[in-house]
Amino acid sequence: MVELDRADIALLRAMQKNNRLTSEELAGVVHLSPTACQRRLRRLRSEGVIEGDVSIVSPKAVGRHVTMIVMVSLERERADIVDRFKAAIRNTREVMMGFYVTGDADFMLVVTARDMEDYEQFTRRFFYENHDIKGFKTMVVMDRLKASFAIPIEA
Amino acid sequence: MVELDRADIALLRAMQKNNRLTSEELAGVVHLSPTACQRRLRRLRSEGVIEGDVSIVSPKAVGRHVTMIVMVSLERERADIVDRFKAAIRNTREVMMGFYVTGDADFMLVVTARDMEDYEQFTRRFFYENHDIKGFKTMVVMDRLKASFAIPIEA
DNA sequence: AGTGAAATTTATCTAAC
DNA sequence: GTTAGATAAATTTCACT
Repeated sequence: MVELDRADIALLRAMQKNNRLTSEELAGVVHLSPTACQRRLRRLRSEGVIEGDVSIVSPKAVGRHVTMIVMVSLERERADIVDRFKAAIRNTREVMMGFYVTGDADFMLVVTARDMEDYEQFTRRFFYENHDIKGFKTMVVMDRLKASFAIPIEA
Repeated sequence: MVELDRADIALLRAMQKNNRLTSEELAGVVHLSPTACQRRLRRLRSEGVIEGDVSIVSPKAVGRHVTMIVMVSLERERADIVDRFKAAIRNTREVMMGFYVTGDADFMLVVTARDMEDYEQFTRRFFYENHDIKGFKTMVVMDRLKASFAIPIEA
């Protein structure tokens, strides 16, 4: 774990909300010079504290009108089966997020689809044709309250 | 829904991966001039197709070593109770994501914590002291496979 | 070490077409 | 939609604490 001082934390907090701020704007927030802000950001990126910088696209605006939470159980929790399913997740664009978990299910997926029919087709392709899968349970997302990757950062 | 042509889609795809590309780099990707790329991005932002631009911070790098998926059931699914819980989600930094869902549970949360003890304390504060909550089920995340907001964007 | 100021390089914005 | 010039920002250099 990397050492982070107050300025780093202030920078990360700001950049998690909006990474298009100029270094001058950032300087105002963290009370350092623009140059210092840029240097710190470069360091944070090279050290992997900042993993990436992305635009957040509205699913609805690009025609993905439904989002599902899917809990998936595998037939057996054998390493090769788990790895195969992980690969399937990575290669499937409809799966926006995938978590390998302990507990009632083996995987939690967030899946987007154009509509319900589209989701139906997806389940046929992705679940029913996969013999490693014991079962899955779908929950329809009615409201996305937080879908940011904002992580609480403390001093 | 906004009309998007091939260039818009190419722009969105690129910006979902990396929004720090210069307009010249983008121009190379979408085969337009840098100015055209900037104009399109400005439009996509003003129309809300691009909801925001953020840095992705590594949870581990900032000391959040554990991630949990929590399925929450409310005592009653009454509008005011649901709204109150939505507000609680929004105001709670540990909750990285929150979805209001249909099905077995009422909410699905992604929660980060420094460690298990920290998560314990969180559950006490957030769940046990809240009388609107019937129950919750925690799944420990062993592997984050996809935790991006990359949405499949099609022509 | 890490900081800040000024000069340089680079990118973005504002036209004009 | 493009190209070119003006504006603004990021980067580098360097002196300082």
